[in-house]
Amino acid sequence: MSEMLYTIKDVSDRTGISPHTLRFYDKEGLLPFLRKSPHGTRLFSEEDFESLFTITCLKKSGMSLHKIRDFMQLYAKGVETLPERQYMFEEHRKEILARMKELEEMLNIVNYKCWYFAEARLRNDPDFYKKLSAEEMPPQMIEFMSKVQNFKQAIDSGEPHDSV
Amino acid sequence: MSEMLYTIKDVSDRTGISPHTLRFYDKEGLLPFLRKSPHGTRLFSEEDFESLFTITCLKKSGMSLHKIRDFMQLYAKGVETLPERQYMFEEHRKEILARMKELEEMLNIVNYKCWYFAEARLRNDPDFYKKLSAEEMPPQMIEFMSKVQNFKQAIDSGEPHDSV
DNA sequence: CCTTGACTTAGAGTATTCTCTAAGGTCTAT
DNA sequence: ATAGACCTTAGAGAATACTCTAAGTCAAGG
Repeated sequence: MSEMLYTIKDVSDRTGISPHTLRFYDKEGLLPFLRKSPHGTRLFSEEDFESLFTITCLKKSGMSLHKIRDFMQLYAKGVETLPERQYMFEEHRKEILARMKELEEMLNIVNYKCWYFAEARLRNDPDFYKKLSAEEMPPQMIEFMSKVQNFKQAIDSGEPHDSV
Repeated sequence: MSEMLYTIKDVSDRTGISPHTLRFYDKEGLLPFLRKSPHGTRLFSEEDFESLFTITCLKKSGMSLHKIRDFMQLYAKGVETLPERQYMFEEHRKEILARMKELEEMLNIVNYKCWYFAEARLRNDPDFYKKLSAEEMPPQMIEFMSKVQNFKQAIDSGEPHDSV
């Protein structure tokens, strides 16, 4: 059985990555594994799909094309770059976890805001929250307010200006 | 007690948002609540910090400045836009949840890759995975391989080209 | 044979989110 | 009054990740 090779169009149809983008990735050095036909046509092998899959995963998880290129270049160099590649992935893993934590925090804020909008509509009063006693405030509101305080007092050594 | 007002520099020092960026946000319509002094100096009130906090949260959670502007414009219009603002936040909440789910999936892939690199170094063989029997493969590897298959066969009606 | 369509290259254009520069006005302290 | 720090505006430049255009090559189908 001869090796099956795919054209840029085949790959585009299968992966949903446009031929334009594939050529762009190639130009940027993200596809060092790529072979070319005698007249320069890009040829993708069965194995290359795994690399393309890895590229889309790294991208979706927030890695820049620049870093992805660095990784793919190491990959192309072979086994002796395994330690570097491992390090890159360990670091990237930490970044994903940090991003997930940040998103979770932001979700809390947005959840509070959703509650606020529902409540404000119910009462037909956007300022209702200012009139709540400490006992009436739900915990997420207290949390939100304390976060606003933190945000506002990052550096609190200077006196605010009086006036107008 | 007269109202306390803050200059762009004060706000920058407290929030870490550069004066440049604050002016840029103003120019783009993200700060419709802003007042100006007789000679045009931007003046921020105590309350405006909450709006700035909301802006940074929306940004960190992936909302575009364009959408944030739309939201702030609605906010400036007052109580009658509460339903629209509520809708925007409900939708944004869904987007955050979708993004979190995607990140979690990507984390699984990256976790698998971390395992792969550790194992490949241990065995000093980047191709060890090809030699594993079905029983020897950890579940995350089987999952990874099935995802690569899905990725590659998005549209599997066309025959691959033979050759070279 | 000629059209169609996929491929090639180099390079320009787009959207987003800043980031900086230039040119100039105003305020405060010495 | 003059320096220095702050403010204003308009607009250029940068990084990222495409996205498209132009100009041209090549091979297969009618």
